[in-house]
This record gives sequence, C-alpha cells and structure tokens, in this order.
Amino acid sequence: MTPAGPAPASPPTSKDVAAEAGVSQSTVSMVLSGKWPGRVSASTAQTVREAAERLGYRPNPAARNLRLGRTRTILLVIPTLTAPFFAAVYTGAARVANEAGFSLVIFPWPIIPDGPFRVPHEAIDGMLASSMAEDSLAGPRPVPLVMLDSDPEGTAPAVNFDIEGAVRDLTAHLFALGHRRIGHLAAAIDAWTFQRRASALDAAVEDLVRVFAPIAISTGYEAAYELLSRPDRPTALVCDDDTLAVGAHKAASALGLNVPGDLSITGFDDLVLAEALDLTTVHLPAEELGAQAMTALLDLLQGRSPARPVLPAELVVRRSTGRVEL
Amino acid sequence: MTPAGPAPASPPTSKDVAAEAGVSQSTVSMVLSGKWPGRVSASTAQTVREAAERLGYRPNPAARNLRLGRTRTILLVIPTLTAPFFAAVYTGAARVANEAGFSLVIFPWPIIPDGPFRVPHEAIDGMLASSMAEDSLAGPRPVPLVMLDSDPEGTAPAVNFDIEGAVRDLTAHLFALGHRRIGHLAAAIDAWTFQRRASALDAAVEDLVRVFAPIAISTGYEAAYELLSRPDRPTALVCDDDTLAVGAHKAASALGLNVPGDLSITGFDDLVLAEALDLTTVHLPAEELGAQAMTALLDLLQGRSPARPVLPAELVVRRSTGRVEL
DNA sequence: CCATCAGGGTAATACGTATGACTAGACTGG
DNA sequence: CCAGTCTAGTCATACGTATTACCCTGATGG
Repeated sequence: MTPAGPAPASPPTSKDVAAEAGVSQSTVSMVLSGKWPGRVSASTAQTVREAAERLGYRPNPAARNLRLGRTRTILLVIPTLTAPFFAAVYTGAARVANEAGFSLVIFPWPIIPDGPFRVPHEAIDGMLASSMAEDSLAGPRPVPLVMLDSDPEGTAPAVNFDIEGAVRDLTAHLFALGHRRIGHLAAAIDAWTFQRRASALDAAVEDLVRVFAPIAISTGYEAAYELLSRPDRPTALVCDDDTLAVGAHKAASALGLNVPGDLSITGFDDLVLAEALDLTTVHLPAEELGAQAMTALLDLLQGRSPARPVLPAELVVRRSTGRVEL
Repeated sequence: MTPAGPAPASPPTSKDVAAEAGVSQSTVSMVLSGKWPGRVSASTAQTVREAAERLGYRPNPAARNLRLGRTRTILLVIPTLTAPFFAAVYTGAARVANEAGFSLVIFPWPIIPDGPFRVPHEAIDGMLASSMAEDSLAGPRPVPLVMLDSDPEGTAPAVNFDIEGAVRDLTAHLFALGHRRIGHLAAAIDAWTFQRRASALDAAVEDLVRVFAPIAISTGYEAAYELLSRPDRPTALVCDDDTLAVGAHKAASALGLNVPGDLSITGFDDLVLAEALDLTTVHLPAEELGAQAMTALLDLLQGRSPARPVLPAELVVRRSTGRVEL
C-alpha cells in the first residue's frame, strides 16, 4: 500500500511536514493547532493537513511541553491500586482525563506517609489526592489540587461522599429490623472518611460498641472474633469496609453464628466481594468520584471555579442483614 | 525557616543554578548529570551542588526529554485496572519502573480491539502488553516490547506463567480426590492464556465437558447453572478465573448442591475473592509477572538481551474441593 | 625558548514546537 | 493616487537541557 520510500530514521517533525507541503513550519503549527482561525487560507490548510497525514506526523510531546510550559499530565495520589476501590477511582478519573487529552499517572503514597510530600512540579499540571494531609502540599508553587473524599475544612476543591446520609439510611435499616445494640468494626486508619463514619454512627446509635482493625480479611476476622465472643455481643455489625465485613463473616461462622439469623453484617464500598458474599453494604460510587474530581480539576485548570459535589451513597440491601430474633 | 525572599515566579533552571554558583550552565549540567568524571574540579562541583540544593533545582523533564529523545516512560497496555489481576500486574511493574527512574502509564486497550493499535511512539520508550495481537504493533518504528503471558510463538521477549504445570497439579489433585468427569467453565475470551488452559486440560482429562462464559459472576452463574442441571453433570468444575468460580459457587447453591460435598470447584488467579470464599485455586503471581516483565524491558532498553522467564503457578488448596462421594 | 599537552572551564548549538513581530501584496475609500 | 487596512503568509526566537567544539592557563619536555 504505502510506497516503500527510504525508511525515516526518526519520526517526522513539523518541519518535515512543512517541506512536504511547501510552506513554513510556523504555518504547519498554526494549521494543526487550530487556534488561528482565518489566519491561513482554506486551501493551504488542506494541503498541510494532507501532508501531515501522508507522513504520519504526530507532534512531539516533549517539545510541546517545553514550549508551552505544561504537560497535560495529572497526578493521582493514592495509597495503592491493589484496593479495588482506588482502581475504580482511577478508572473514572482516567476516562475523563483521556477525553480531555490529558494523561493520568499514579503516584503511590501511603496512607501513613513516611516523609514530606515532594510534588514533581515541573512534570505535572495538577493533582488528585486522597488520604494526604493537605498541608504537606505547602510549597513555593502550589499545584492545582482536588481532594478525594478527604477534605477536612473545605478550603480546597473537593469531591465527597454523602457519608452522613448513608449512615442515616444504614442505621434506619438496622433499627427497622429491630437492632438496638450495634457494633462498629472500624478501620484503623487515620483518614477523614473513616472519622466521619464513626462520628455519624456515634450520633445515630445510642448503644454502640466499637473495635478497630486494619483493613484486611484476617484483621477483620480477629477483631470481630473478639467482639463477638463478648457476653453482650451486638446483634448487628457495621464494618467500615467490605473487606472487614468478609472477615467478620468468617468470624461469625467460626463462632457458629448464623448470618443474618444471629448476626447482621454490613460493609462499605460495594466491591465485587460484597456481591460474591451477598453482603448488605453502602455503595460508594468510586468511579464517579474519580470522574467528578477530574472534571473539577479540569475546571480549575481552565480558570473556572469548580463545583464541590457531594455524591450520594446508596444502601444496597442483600442477604447479610435480617430481623433480629428474640 | 526559609528566608522569605522574592517568591520565584517559575521553577529554577540550570541557568539559575549557574548564576548562583558563579559558573556556566554547561558546567552545571556536567556536574549534575554525573557523566563527566574528572571534567570539573571537585571544589567547583561541590559549589554547584550546593547552589542546586539551595535553590531546590529539579531538572525540567520536558527539556531533558526533548534533548535526549527519550521519555523514561513505559506504557502498560491492559484491558482494565478494575480487574484485580491487572492491578497487581501494574503494581509489580510500577515498582521496578520507579526504582529505575521510569514512570509507568496505563494505556487501556480492550481484549477485543475495536481498531488498529496506534502506538504513541514519540511519547514512550517501551511497552508492556497483554492480550494484544503482536502484529498490531507493526509500524515504521517498532517500540521495544515485552509481552505478558500472551506470546504465541516466542518471537518477542515475554514473561509467561507455567500454565501446563499448574494444570498438571490441579488435575492430579482432582484425580486423587476421585473425580473423573470434570467440567471446564472457560472464559469466553480469545486470549492465548485461556487457550493454553483449555488445551492443557484437554490433554490431561479424558472425560471433560466444557462451557464458555464471559468473565463475571453473573455469567459464570448462568453457564454453571446450565451445566450443573444436566443429568450427567461433572463432579468437579475447573473455572478459568476466580470470578467465574464465584458464579459457579452461587449456581451450585441455587441448585442445592453442597460444595465440596456434591461438587468441587476450582479457580485461577487467587484473588481476594478466592480467599474470602475459601476457594481452591491456582495462584498466578501477577505482581511478579509485572515486575519481571519490566525488568526484561529495562534490559532490552539497555541493549542487554532479556531473560524469558516462566513463572511457577502454585495450586492453593482450600475448602472448595473435596473427595467425590459415591 | 618554543611546541605540546592536560586540566578546567565557557560559548554555541540542537532538540521540535508555538507564537509575537514583521512583511509583501491585494484591496478599499476618499 | 496614495494612505490605510486586511490577508496570508514567513522569520526569528524562546522554552531548558546536554553535548560538542573551543579557549585559556600553566606545566612539561626537548
């Protein structure tokens, strides 16, 4: 198909396109950027575009970035991709970013940081950050930033979940089933979103007992086992996370407790796990969180003032909750 | 702490460092690159380094990329991050890449492509690719590439799992438990890794019945339900994936079949799902796959000939397999 | 005493793009 | 007929880095 000319040693540049089209390099740039309406005649523009197509020209990103002083790259700061929740956040954010011609790179950052945060200012245009102390961003040149469900004060642009509403629905569901004494298997992580869940539960439930566990099946198992072994064990167990809920489920089995006959269990997130185990849980629209945060960041980058949305978190009732038996 | 000098409008460049140190920009570059031993006196080098530290200088990546014609960026081509398997691959690859000063960006590419693959040659130094037809890479300037468990012929560098060994262990386990008639819930995806699983099973099992399903709990449920409703249903069901195995598990419950009493079920991958449901499965070291593939790619980029490792896949026996009842 | 050389540094340049400054020619109006 | 405007371009330059070619000074050697 393509004529077998001498194979180009290096990718074609705008200068090559200019030579092919018989115009100057600046003209090529003007045509292809599309930012100079009426600056170039329609026929010349057409010639240029055809030449570019013929040579398979693609602008060199490094040169463009250098010239424009921007990178069209956004940093997503999250603890790990292994957690499906964050994978979903990434997916949503990446979709919006790609549609806008941005690329999204992941910057791994532990929930418990082990040093000051160093933003690679020169390499990025903006950041999406979860679980990071906002003030660790202080620096000579602050980077446009949108926080992910973790903005304590409301100073920075942020996207949050309606945790309060979710906890209201969740407790109402449990109360309606007759539960009064409720356990809280809380994530042992000092993050705002978990603090909110705890305080919302404190406000809603009179007879609450709380234990903490790092997020994992095994740790959830241990903490739940201990709690459920107590003589005054709760009849329902609210877990901060589906993974913890799975651990609790296993602990209940190990103790010979029937779910939901003897014990109701709920989670947060609505991961595949929850579907697999028929777990009643609070669905957190993680992908939507990522998408809206990226939208807000793009607004910010274009000088528009971003929305500060609060996303609804819906209770999904499955088979791990039931009426308390007398 | 820091003296409140006039805030710099833009990040410091090597020229600023040169001025601060009282030398030329070229000297700064020579010192900081470290590639010119003996070219600059020790005392001058020290002065330069101190100046750079004082100003908080970080080389501009765009300028460096432009000058050097490389980007220190690797593309990871995978269908989705939502699948925990690929998230693990990413994690392993990213770790190795970061240690070597490379950054890893994800390029979403469906298993069933909807168009020819366009490599952004100018933006990357190399690629890690899974589930992609190798010849869709054909182009004027091929990009260094390592394939992930999907290399049909062995022409390109690749890292693979020892699927044959895993299937051997798996079938031996089932045979030892007395199973003879075995079902195969196969992934309805035209990917090499699944073809290998199928042919390895064909070779090992005399009495095999196979059904196909897209990878999801619901589709696994449906396909398994149909298979298990047959009068001559198998006593063991080998699933290509843990997710399918979960669907099969649910189908068994719905049909009143006890696992593992009436039916043994196995999966592949060893995701959290498998742990949550006590599923016997083949552990595929996904993170290791990513790490070794990245190592091979870095070898390739440095002109070394990369290893072509085959990673062992270990059978993890849990409680979803048991002795067949007479 | 001059040629050579090593040491230690500087000046100049190229990478590829986007854009502000400039200009040759065509057209307009008074 | 000429000053002014508009059209459709070109020229030159800057972004920040890495590297090549050059330069100056002093030491060495024959």
